[in-house]
Amino acid sequence: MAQNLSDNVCFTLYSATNALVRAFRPLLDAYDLTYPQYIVMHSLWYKNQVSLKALAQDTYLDSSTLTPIVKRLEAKGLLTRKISPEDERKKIISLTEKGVRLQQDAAELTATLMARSSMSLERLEQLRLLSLELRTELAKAEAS
Amino acid sequence: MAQNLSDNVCFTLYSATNALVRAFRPLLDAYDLTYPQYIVMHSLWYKNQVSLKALAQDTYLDSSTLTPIVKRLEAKGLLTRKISPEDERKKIISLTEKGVRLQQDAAELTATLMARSSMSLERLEQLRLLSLELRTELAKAEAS
DNA sequence: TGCAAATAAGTTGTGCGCAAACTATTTGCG
DNA sequence: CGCAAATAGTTTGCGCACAACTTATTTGCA
Repeated sequence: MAQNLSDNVCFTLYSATNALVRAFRPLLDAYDLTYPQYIVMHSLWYKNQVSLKALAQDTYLDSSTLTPIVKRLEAKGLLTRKISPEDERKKIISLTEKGVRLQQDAAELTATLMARSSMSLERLEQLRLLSLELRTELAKAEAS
Repeated sequence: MAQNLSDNVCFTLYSATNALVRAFRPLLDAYDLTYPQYIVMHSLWYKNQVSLKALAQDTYLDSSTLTPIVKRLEAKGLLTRKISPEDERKKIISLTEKGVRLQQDAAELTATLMARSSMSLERLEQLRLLSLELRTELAKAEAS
């Protein structure tokens, strides 16, 4: 017997994430960023001057996904990509002045959006922990 | 002060969903389905012979996303699309024999995957309810 | 009744997300 | 030391996800 879609964890997670990205869009438009681009900027605000590989690990995105995102951010003048002198296979990604400055304006967008959702901080924190647990478990299962 | 990405609900939700779709891929490959295609089949197993519009509402996907997905499922012989005689703007989507038969094999894939995650049913149910709540709240905020 | 507004579905263009394949370095081991 | 294996990043191809726009049909109201 098939169940209603929303009775299914996987589907609710999937559709909630789509709704989230959709809700972010108008907020991010003001900064000319997409949500994945915002994720990359966020990662760099926390830790700057990293290799693409390190950025991939932090964002859980594939390097083949990241390369074009990072190129677009470079085209917008938010970061630079320089070959590492120590290891010429690596590219070091560094925020520009403009990229650093963006943090002041844009870093609090998540808080803005979450406030608008009118969910309590406790429930959002529960959601964060459960998502984190699922991601970790699935990564474990994948490795084996 | 920028925080670590995984301290952020939005990001953990986003990366957990990517991990979920990634984990589904090898399971769904056996049935020649993508995860969004599986969602559409799931919806039809629950309620067959619906318009594209109704399918869009059930899956929370845009009609412009759904049209190509449904066309691919039609090409695989899993469903048909017929113009409604009552309202010629509508297309009625109906499972074929083959599409109905697929349910027996594929309907339990979610359970299979979730079992592999080794999260308790209680925590998965919490995650479902919180995702549902967020999706609902964001949809509300969007409408206003 | 006529016709503007609403509705259903499809098209186009852009940006992911990722598997698979490729190029260019570096590593490490026989 | 030499060279196969590993590693870092890019390219290609496909399928979403969705905004903006288009086409075709139906609705509703002046």
